[in-house]
Amino acid sequence: MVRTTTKKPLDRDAWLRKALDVLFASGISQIKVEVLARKLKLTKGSFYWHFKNRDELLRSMVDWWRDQQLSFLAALAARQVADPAGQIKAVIDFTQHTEDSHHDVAMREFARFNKVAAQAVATVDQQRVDYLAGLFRAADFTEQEALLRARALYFYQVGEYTTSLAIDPGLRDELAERQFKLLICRPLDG
Amino acid sequence: MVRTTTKKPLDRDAWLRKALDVLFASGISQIKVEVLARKLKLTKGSFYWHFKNRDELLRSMVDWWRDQQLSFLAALAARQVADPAGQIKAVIDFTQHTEDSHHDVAMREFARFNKVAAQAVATVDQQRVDYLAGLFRAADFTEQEALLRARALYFYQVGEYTTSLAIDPGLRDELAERQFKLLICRPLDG
DNA sequence: ATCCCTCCATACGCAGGCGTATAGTCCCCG
DNA sequence: CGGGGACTATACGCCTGCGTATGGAGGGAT
Repeated sequence: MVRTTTKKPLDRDAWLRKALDVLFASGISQIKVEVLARKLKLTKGSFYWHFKNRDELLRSMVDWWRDQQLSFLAALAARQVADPAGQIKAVIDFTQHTEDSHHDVAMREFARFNKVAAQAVATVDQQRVDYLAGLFRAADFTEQEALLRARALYFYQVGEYTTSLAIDPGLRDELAERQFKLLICRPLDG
Repeated sequence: MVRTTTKKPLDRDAWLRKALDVLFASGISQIKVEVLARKLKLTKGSFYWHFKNRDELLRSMVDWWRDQQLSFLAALAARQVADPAGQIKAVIDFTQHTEDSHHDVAMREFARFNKVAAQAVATVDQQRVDYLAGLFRAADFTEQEALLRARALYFYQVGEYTTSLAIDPGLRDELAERQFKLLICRPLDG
């Protein structure tokens, strides 16, 4: 064997996972070495053995999130598109009932003053919209109309978790349904 | 006269304005007494004479922003609605070419872990959507369709400054135009 | 058994941030 | 001109956070 492999990153990952937990739950301002150490019942000595400094942890967090998002999207995009409209509907239903929008919020906050995080968020945003635009193109919309609808759909999802608009869950689902109809409708004029 | 009035808040406002500048430019994490003092070429002694503590400053900042947003919206809503579609278009054009979306981003970040700020953002969000929904109702949409379109429009704007999607300015304007057409189009079915 | 490598604890220095205490300056009012 | 209130500077104590230095503890290999 060339290397013993897969023993070293074991507890480094514990730090990384805990850091991501804290990021998603409490924001980037709570990513502090001492705080994480307390939560892990360890001390800084451990941290600075696994990581060069705090910034290396931040970069690792960004890498993890980006990779996970991109592989998820790659899996989606790899599937053959048989029923574009149905697939769009499926995306709406999926994001409507998932709760990892917290991750997005935290990453966007993180990205505001961190170039590495900003780059990752930009990449993920772009890929997501590209994927959605592909679905609308497959539904026979022109390039520009597909892009508009992809952005409209994506922005609607982003807006729902970014803003603080209280709404009845039933009404929310109803609006999602109507929004779908609006997005697949053909413009009345050319 | 019951009070001498309007001399005391003079330099208190200097602190407040500078704090808002820093908030909008550098985020809530940079709102630190010493930092502001340096920028104002003053010392903490001044700050703690005008404010009880840092939290009182934060509350004042929230109050200022909420009041300013609500009075702006009140002025808008007070105008008579003659041409709903035109007014919707005007809103799109306005927000498309204004640059105080930075304020919103900063306030949303602020609001994430501050109840006072969260309440203010929630109120402003609600009022904005209410206003937009009113325009769509005036354009003869049903209550629910008006709400959907108001949210879609608002979320589109929020999404544009929340996400990191690079786009050519010309294309961006073009899409705004097409989005307007999409939002005022009637659903094909009932 | 011993040596070494991995991993962690402890202790330290340094910086910056909050809030307080206290003394000083300026200016208006009498 | 003298006093007092409004405002500011200085100095301090305390805490928290980053990063380093150093001394272990434990386990596998020879």
